[in-house]
Amino acid sequence: MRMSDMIEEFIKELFEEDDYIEIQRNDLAEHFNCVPSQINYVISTRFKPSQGYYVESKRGGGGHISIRKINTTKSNYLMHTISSVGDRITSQEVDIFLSNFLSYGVVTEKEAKLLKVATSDNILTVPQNIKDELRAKIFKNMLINLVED
Amino acid sequence: MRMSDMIEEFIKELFEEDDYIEIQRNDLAEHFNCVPSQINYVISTRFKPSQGYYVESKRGGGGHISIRKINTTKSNYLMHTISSVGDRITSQEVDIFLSNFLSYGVVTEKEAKLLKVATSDNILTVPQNIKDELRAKIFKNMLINLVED
DNA sequence: TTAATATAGGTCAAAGAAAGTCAAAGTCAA
DNA sequence: TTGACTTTGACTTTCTTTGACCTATATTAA
Repeated sequence: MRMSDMIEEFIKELFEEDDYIEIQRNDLAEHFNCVPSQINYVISTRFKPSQGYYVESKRGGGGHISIRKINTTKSNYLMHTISSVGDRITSQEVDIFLSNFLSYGVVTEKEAKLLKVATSDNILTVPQNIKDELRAKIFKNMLINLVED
Repeated sequence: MRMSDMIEEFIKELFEEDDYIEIQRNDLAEHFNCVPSQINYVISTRFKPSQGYYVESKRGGGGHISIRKINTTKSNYLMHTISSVGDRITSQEVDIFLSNFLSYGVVTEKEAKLLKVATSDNILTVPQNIKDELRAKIFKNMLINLVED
């Protein structure tokens, strides 16, 4: 197993206690018997904002690196979408949402497929006037279930 | 016997333990005394998705190639379900299917949730007489999309 | 109250470690 | 003897590790 992976794992274990942790770069490096900048490498590749972490640090005596686990942007993104969808939505609009979801990595390919199928025009064999309404309901409720806690 | 066939056989033996394996390209090449790219050849010709395998890899230090064997019985199970569902299905029947799916591990928790929500009674706000019909359509079509190729 | 020193952490690029690509050359059966 | 499949190797891309040098903050001596 890679050094980086072990360090990553170690840090992630710290989050089991709390979603805010503080580490000492040099101590950690010593603990893993690596150069201090290795820690920076791990943090910059594994604890990016896009991965739901917010990092700060302080130099000098008593310095440290603090990492906060952000209430995953993924959930926020989905929640935001849910509240932005009104009472009705067209199949085309769903497609746009889905392609955004995929490019932001908030859903998997499979989940996107499921969302698409369950809201697709030719599956929803109901009168035109209620189709978009039904679609909105299904879509939003499915999204709610994709939001992680 | 061809080199490629021997390598293929070797890899397939690894799957007797588990349906997820990780190999080191260079090590394997050395073991078979061939060039590393030979391994790529074997993987790309013998472990294609269409043959039921899913391949990922990572470069750099500690890099590796991982192969997951897709459980075809899983697909069969889903296909069987799809064809056994008639033109209409109740919410209760869906629940039974879902709990079976989960206990056989053919869908993930998340997927099961999506299936349930998309076919749930209070989301499908359409007249009773077409509700079960619509549900069957949605359900079957979603399942089709869970079948892996 | 400065100035010097000690204590942290940050940056960046080079070296190292794997894996990927692609096309040329080889093999072999129809 | 041609066409499909295999083998080989030079070159590329990606990810990780390491170390030299830089910057910020705290503490202590003058």
